Amino acid sequence: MLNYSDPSTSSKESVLETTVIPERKRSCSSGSDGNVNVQVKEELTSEPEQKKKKASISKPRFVVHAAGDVGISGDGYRWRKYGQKMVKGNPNPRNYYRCTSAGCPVRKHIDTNAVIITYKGVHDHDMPVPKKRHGQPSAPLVAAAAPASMNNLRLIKTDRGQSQVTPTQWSVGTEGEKAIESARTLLSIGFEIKPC
DNA sequence: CGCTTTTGACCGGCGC
DNA sequence: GCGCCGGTCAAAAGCG
Repeated sequence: MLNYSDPSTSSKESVLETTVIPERKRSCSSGSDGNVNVQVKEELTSEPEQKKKKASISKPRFVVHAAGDVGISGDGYRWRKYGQKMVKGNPNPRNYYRCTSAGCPVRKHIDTNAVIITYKGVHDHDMPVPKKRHGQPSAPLVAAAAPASMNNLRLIKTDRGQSQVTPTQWSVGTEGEKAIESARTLLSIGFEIKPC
C-alpha cells in the first residue's frame, strides 16, 4: 500500500544519527544551564568504512550527539512508530519511527539506551505543523544537524554564548550536496536548541 | 472515526 | 552453508 519504497530514493538517502547524551540536569528547570550538547557527525552509512564493499556508497549518515533528555525527538515532524527491537549491546530496545507525511521516506531510529537518534533520508516536504499533538514541537532539542552547511554555521544555543562547550565535530565528507540537502531539512525542522 | 502504538513474524544481509 | 542480527511490514487494540 504505502509506496515508501522508492527505488530512486534509496540512493539519495541521508542518514542522520543523533546521539543524545543523557544528562541529569534538566535544562528545563533552570534557564541557567542550557546544557545541550549536540554533536553532529556525518559519516557514510558504512560503519566499517574500510571493509565492506565499495566504500564509496553515497549514503551520508549524520550523527548528532546531543545531551539533554528533553524532547529528544521533537524535531517538529510527525513520526509514527513502526517497530521496536532489542539490539545486542543495548539493554534498552531500539525504536523505529517513520515520517507520517505521505511520500516522505525519512526514517528515524531511536536508541533508548545511548539515546541515539538516527535520521535516514530527508524530508521532501515542509513541517506539517502538528495541529494536535503533544504540545508544540518547539524544537526542544532537535535532533539533527547539517554537517556540510553547518560547517559554516555554528550551533545555535539559546542560552549564553558559550556554544563551544560542546566538542562538536563536523566531519564533512565529499557528499556536499546530500549533506546540504539534509542540512536544509534539518534547518527546516528548526535546528534550534532551546532549553525548554 | 482516525491515528498511533504495540507485538510478532518474516526477510535480507553479513559474518563465521 | 548455516546462524545471527537488524530492519521492516502487517494486524489488532487503545486512546484522543
